[in-house]
Amino acid sequence: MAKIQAIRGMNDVLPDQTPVWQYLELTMRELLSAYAYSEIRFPVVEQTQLFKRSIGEVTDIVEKEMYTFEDRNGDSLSLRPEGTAGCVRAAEQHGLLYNQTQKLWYMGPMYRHERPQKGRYRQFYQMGVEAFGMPSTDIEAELLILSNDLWQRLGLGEFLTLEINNLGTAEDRVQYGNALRGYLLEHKDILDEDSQRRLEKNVLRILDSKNPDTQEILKGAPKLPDFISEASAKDFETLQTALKGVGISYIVNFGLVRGLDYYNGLVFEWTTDQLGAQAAVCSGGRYNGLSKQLGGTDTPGVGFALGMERLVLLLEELGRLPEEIGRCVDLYIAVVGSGVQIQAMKLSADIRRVLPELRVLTHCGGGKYNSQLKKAFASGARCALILEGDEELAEIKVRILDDAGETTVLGTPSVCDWLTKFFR
RNA sequence: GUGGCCGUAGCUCAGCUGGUAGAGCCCCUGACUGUGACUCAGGUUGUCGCGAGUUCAAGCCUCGUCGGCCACCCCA
Repeated sequence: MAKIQAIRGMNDVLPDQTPVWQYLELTMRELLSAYAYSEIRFPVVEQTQLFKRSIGEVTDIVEKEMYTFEDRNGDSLSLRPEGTAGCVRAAEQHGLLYNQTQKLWYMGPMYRHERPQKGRYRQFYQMGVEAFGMPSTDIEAELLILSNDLWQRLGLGEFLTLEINNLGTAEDRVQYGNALRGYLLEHKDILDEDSQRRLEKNVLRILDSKNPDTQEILKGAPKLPDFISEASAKDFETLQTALKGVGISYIVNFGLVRGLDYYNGLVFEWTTDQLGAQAAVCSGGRYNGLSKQLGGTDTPGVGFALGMERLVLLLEELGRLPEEIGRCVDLYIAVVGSGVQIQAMKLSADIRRVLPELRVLTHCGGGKYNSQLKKAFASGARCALILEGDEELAEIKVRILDDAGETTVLGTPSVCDWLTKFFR
């Protein structure tokens, strides 16, 4: 029988890695809490139509990367390829967008059928933040400050660069798209294949092209800033002033477009040069028309999502992890000989009652003195209690697990007192 | 989806021009030290990713397939 293995691009996170994830998740929860954002949870599966209407019918994500299937009723469902659509749907459906503002966040798996690569997987985890009901630049600034704060807390600040751009209003975008298309049509034969295909479907994406010839042509193309309405341009200025005011450095990149159709106004991207081709760690922008487009109220929205695997990779590769991160045991209880098993269980229970925070590992599975002590050291525990004997009640020895550790005999009643002092 | 490299014990890898599998680490047992050690003695582990083909014979050649890495692409 062939072994069954995990689906391609869907990873197991093993015990030696979960502490890193927990550290990242905890840091994020604390951050979001400190900014008074609320968590929202919504399903992994939605109607396919939701993603088609929000992300855009002709985007790569919808065209060739979604996990889409029919359920038993014949409805077309899809695994969520990103979080914003579901978040907007849920908020709208439950009246969260009616005459009020919301600051929300979510965390969870997303699914995209891409060819796996370092930092790119078919099931990957995102943490996303969405703010609704605020058309002003202050919330945009706050989101950038918040994300910047996260890099600081994780010790990754020096490895991340912020790029921003202004797409203008939806109307600005259409007008610019027309102008750009008109210009590029004159040079159609020189454009690379992808860009030719995008001419009709998604002109703005051509700005992202890495093809040198295409880039050369783009130098003479109409410029996005020339098509942006006055109010939108002014907002973009205001945001930049705010960023300067709080000391966040950034680069304005007029070619930054984003692959999802719902963006307008501000778009931004935090990138790193430490992860090879998967440079984008966090990105987002404003999407004012989205909730209306999904049939709901016309509520302004702005948000971002970050790739958690990419942050885990950064933390690991750059060694930006707290020292005690792998440690999950404080006290190791060695049980040598079958006579003291019950005594050991009672003792563990007593200790856990007196010191509820203490992480107590009671040895199971037998083994002689030597190997148990070895495991005690390997566990990362700070000290070990040793129960040894063939009788039901043994004296208890304590061994402090450092280089010069001594073994001391403790009387049974004093164990908890001793531990309380030792662990403070 | 396209291209390149790769896939041998739990881990890191070796395996000569094809001849029926090895090392180190880890783990376990015993001896010696009242003891995480050292040293010594011994022990467990693999359908060589999977399937087919060529051959008297394949881990080593051919094809397919699955998986990994990297780039393109895409994006978080």
